[in-house]
Amino acid sequence: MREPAADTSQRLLDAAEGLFADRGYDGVSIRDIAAAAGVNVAAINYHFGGKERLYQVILERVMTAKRDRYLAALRAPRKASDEGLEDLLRAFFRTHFDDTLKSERGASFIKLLVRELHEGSRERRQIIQEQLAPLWTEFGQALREVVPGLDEAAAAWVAGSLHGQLVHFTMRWHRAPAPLAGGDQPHLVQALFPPLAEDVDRYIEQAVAHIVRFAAAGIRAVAGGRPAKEPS
Amino acid sequence: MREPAADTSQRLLDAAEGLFADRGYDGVSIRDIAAAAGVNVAAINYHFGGKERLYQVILERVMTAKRDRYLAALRAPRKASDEGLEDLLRAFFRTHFDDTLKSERGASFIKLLVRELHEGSRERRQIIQEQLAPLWTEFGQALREVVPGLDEAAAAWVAGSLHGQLVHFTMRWHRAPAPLAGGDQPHLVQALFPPLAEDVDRYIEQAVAHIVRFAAAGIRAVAGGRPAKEPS
DNA sequence: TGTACATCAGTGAACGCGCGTTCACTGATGTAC
DNA sequence: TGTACATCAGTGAACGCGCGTTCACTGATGTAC
Repeated sequence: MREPAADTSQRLLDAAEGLFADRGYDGVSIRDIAAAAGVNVAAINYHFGGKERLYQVILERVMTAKRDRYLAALRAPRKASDEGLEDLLRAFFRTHFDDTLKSERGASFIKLLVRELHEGSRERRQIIQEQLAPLWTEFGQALREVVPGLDEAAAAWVAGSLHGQLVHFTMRWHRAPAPLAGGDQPHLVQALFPPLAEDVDRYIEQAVAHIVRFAAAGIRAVAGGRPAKEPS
Repeated sequence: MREPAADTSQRLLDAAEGLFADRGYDGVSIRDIAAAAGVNVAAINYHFGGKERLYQVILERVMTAKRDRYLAALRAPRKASDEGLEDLLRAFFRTHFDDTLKSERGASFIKLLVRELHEGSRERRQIIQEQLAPLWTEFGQALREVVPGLDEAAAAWVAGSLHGQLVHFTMRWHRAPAPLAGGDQPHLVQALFPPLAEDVDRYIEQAVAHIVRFAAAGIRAVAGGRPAKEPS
């Protein structure tokens, strides 16, 4: 009955990634992981030196993969048009929403990611930001190519504005179809700012359409417009 | 040596609020709380029926206070001007940043709030949203008064865009001046999209200026502009 | 080619700790008659 | 006005559980001579 089976550490990584994505670091015990991987609890310490270390290895593995997907989308040639900005935004946003809403694994992982970004230890945030930084840097450059008046500082603020919106609209969808426990009153459960939903694809369409129009105008204003007046 | 002392449950609430704000729900044990309040551990169960219940009472208490502060700012008369939208945005954003960046307690609590919003139990999110909903509803109305072409659905999407940006720029400041542990390499610690900082007040000025300009243009585009073209 | 030993992946059981909760109790303050 | 009892705020110690980690061990696979 001895399986050939991928080696233990690989099985641990795969099993743990799914569990961590679904339930978060604290929501998963090493006994859960060991059981899911079909190995002994002690194997986690043997191969990775502890739960935290295993988690960080997974975090890094997932982040580099994510970064590569996004960079590929950024670098894909876009047809030249007089709406270069809109096209760039659309390509980027669509990649993000597809990645975080349509893929099962990606959907689970984005929640974990947002949490780590907001309140993870410095070590964990470091891992995430090392992957995110080049991604947003490259996006900022693409942005500046396509809207000439945008200086570097402004591009950084714009990146912040975009990131904030992406996170919000992603999490808004994830919050919406919460599994109804028995005896619940679904009409009481009101997600934040109900941009309505129907199915994922329509939601993504709406979100992308809104955010492209909103952000394109915002970016052009930040790039070219006169500074907003301060109150007297 | 018997103090007159506020009654136990009040002391528990006050002590627990600070601890929860600083370290989160899981980061605080009921022994910590009892010690900080100077009472017996069993008092938490006696007065509140458990740790979770105590937490929810605090969450509700803080949220209603927050909602009231924001509503007051929204309702404060703004001088009539041809920049009604900008004025409205500025008043709202400034209130938010003052509340979450300048006040010690508010600064701690916003982290906890963001976490609960993203991954709290349904019960906890319910508490938060019951306070946030009227706030954003009223903001949406004010918005629509000041920019006539904006329909209700668009206003909801705009609210999402604004909320996302507020959260991002708030958390970005909180992440920045992370306490340096001994032996750390500060230059490695790079916060997300470094809109630079200096002191809180300057950061707030910059953030408000950016987001007002960016959002005002975005809102006007969403309200009046032609729909963005879909890719062929 | 054979033997002795070292290394390595992996195991099963136990350890120790911190946690939220519970239990039996105390002393002070109502309340009924 | 006095007495018996009930209620209440609050306590100290113990309980039971789940957790991550550690320990002593096994069996298979190199490696040296």
